Amino acid sequence: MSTIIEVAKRASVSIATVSNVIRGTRRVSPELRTRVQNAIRELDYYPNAIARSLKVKQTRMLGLVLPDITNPFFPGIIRGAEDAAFERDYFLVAANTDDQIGRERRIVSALRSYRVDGILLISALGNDTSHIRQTIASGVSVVCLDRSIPGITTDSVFLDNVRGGRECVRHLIQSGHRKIAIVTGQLKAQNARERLQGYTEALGEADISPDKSLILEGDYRYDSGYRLGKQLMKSRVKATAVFVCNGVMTLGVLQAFEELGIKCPDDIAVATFDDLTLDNSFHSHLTAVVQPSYDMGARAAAMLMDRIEGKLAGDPVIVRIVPTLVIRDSTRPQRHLPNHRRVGA
Amino acid sequence: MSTIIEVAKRASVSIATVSNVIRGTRRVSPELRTRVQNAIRELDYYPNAIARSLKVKQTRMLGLVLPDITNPFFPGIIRGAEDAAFERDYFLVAANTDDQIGRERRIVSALRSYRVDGILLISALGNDTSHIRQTIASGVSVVCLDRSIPGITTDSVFLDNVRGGRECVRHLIQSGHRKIAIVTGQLKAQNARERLQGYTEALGEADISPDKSLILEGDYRYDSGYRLGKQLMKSRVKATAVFVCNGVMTLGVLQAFEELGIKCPDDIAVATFDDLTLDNSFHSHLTAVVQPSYDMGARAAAMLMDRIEGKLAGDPVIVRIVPTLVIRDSTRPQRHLPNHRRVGA
DNA sequence: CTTTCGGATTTAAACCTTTAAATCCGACAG
DNA sequence: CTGTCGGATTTAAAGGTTTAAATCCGAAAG
Repeated sequence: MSTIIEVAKRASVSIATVSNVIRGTRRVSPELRTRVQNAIRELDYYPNAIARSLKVKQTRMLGLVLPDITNPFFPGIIRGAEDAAFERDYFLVAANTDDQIGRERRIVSALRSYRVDGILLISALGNDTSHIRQTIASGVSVVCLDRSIPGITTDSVFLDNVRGGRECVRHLIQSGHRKIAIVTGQLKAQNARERLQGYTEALGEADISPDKSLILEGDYRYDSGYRLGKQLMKSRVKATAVFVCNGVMTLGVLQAFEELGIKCPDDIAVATFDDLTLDNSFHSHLTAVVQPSYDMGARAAAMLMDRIEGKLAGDPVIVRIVPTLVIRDSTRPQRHLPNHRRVGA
Repeated sequence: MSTIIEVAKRASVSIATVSNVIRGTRRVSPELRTRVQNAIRELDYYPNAIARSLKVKQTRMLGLVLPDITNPFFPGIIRGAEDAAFERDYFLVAANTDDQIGRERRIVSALRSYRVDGILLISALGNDTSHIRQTIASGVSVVCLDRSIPGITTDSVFLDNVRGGRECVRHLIQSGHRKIAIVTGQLKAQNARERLQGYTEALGEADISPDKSLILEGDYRYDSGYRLGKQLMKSRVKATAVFVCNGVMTLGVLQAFEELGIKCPDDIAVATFDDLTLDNSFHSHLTAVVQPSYDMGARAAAMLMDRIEGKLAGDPVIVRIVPTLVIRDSTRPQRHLPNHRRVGA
């Protein structure tokens, strides 16, 4: 792999001149310019970004730390972030934590060694946040995405979870439900607590007193949805609707229902967080609080790059994204419910 | 951000000694070792991987070039690759091409500048492969994954597509179908041609002469599935089964069927490539040729790292992964078919 | 007491750029 | 003809590591 020096030799100019034609830093006469360009082509020369980074102290790489790319909620986010980055000539270095704080530490420390210009962080849940605190303190820009980190204030892009939960449950109530169950994520995660809060608020507005046995704490994973779906149907208290706080758990719940021979929405209405939809079509029967994941990713990446480049200065900015409630068949009014009314989609 | 020099000063040792304790390159006396370790901790020092890479000429970064992370087939692959990489202390730099050769060129050239140690390539389809050829020629290890590149032989991990297609169509035939349609990917893609070949072979075995009007060329995207699904049902020739060559197109086909009021499997049997299943449960009714995507990713990454580290030398190795046919409800024998028999799952 | 040996430690060059500062050179003014 | 000016080009230092080679030092051998 050839170097700038070889290019310079072949073009009979100085290294500096080569650098100048590559980066356009200074004018160079047309003839030297073409000599250099020819040499570059002939040698199949690719500027060494490593050497450059060492000198200019920036890598144009962004770290992306996320729980698990295999969870269908994340690819959209990633894609949004990547497109935003690519457009501004940054690259993404991604790694999965599986929500294990230990892995997160290891990944973050590797990213710091790599000297990424900034980090996009969908944090693993956990109390030990010292590595993040230190990273920020050391001057690396960090933007939190989707999940907040207890005790840390930094640029962030979150969904308005309270609102999402509230609107969804309001809709269920308007459809005539009063026994509404909720399957939450781990309540140590703030977004899980917020969705629950939305649920509680909506019930409060309708003077429905919350029933402890209808609040089921899962962990955002398939298995917990499955387990809690079964549990729910075996409970004494009969729910007529269930609000599941993320997509994969909903799949679990639906599977449980199917095995029990329970039909949605006739036996029970189901609403979910996250859209399982591909191209807005399949699963088109599920009422969902839809998060604009692509936009969230793009927005967060843009913020990060702005911060890195100094286009954004001053106090941390926290952006709250508003979700959309998409009403579909799975909450279609059930005939046997008392005061149901039609709700426009 | 402190440097090895500051650490050395604080510990009153030479730079070399610091380097030696960090990397364990040479023995250093216990006392110096602890002095150095303390200094590192006190200064919150992270070795500069950039500087190191410059010197040692390796970055421990792997490029991952893929069409679109948003296509549910890919996250599994990526995760497999990433886990394999992480385990051996490599990181992944990923970028989406959207199957545009122009983007692919740009990405590959950026990766070459970054001096990634190797590239995992799920190539965009296109005739212009010069950038790949050059990259390989320049000594960068490249492993092709899932898709071959016309005219280029390099380490690769592919699915045995012919076999997948053949077994799937055999199964349809055994279930009593003779009018079997196929929805393929772009036939300029080799894997699409191979799947079609499997289809043709299976028909041949059963002395069924292929009917041109039952071969529908799509492009592996949702819309084409939807369009061809409609087209299929409006065609004069009535198919009793359809084999769709990838997951997202199947979703399109199913959507088309739903809109036309056509029931699967009673009106038409459906088999698909790729599993849309999340945790082996949802969509559990679709008969599918399942690709072990995680393993494919892991295998390819391992090969790449072996090649980089010289553990694998000599001619390019091509691995063919065997898919599994999972038989489910969507191809359950239809009562009105003549010679159907039960097929064990 | 002087050598010799070997392990621990240090020195210094190299990796490939960028960029401030120095140099060069031709044109123009005096 | 000399001096000045300004733009084009070159020189050389710096960036943070690794590592071969050099040095140091104490112990063992003579």
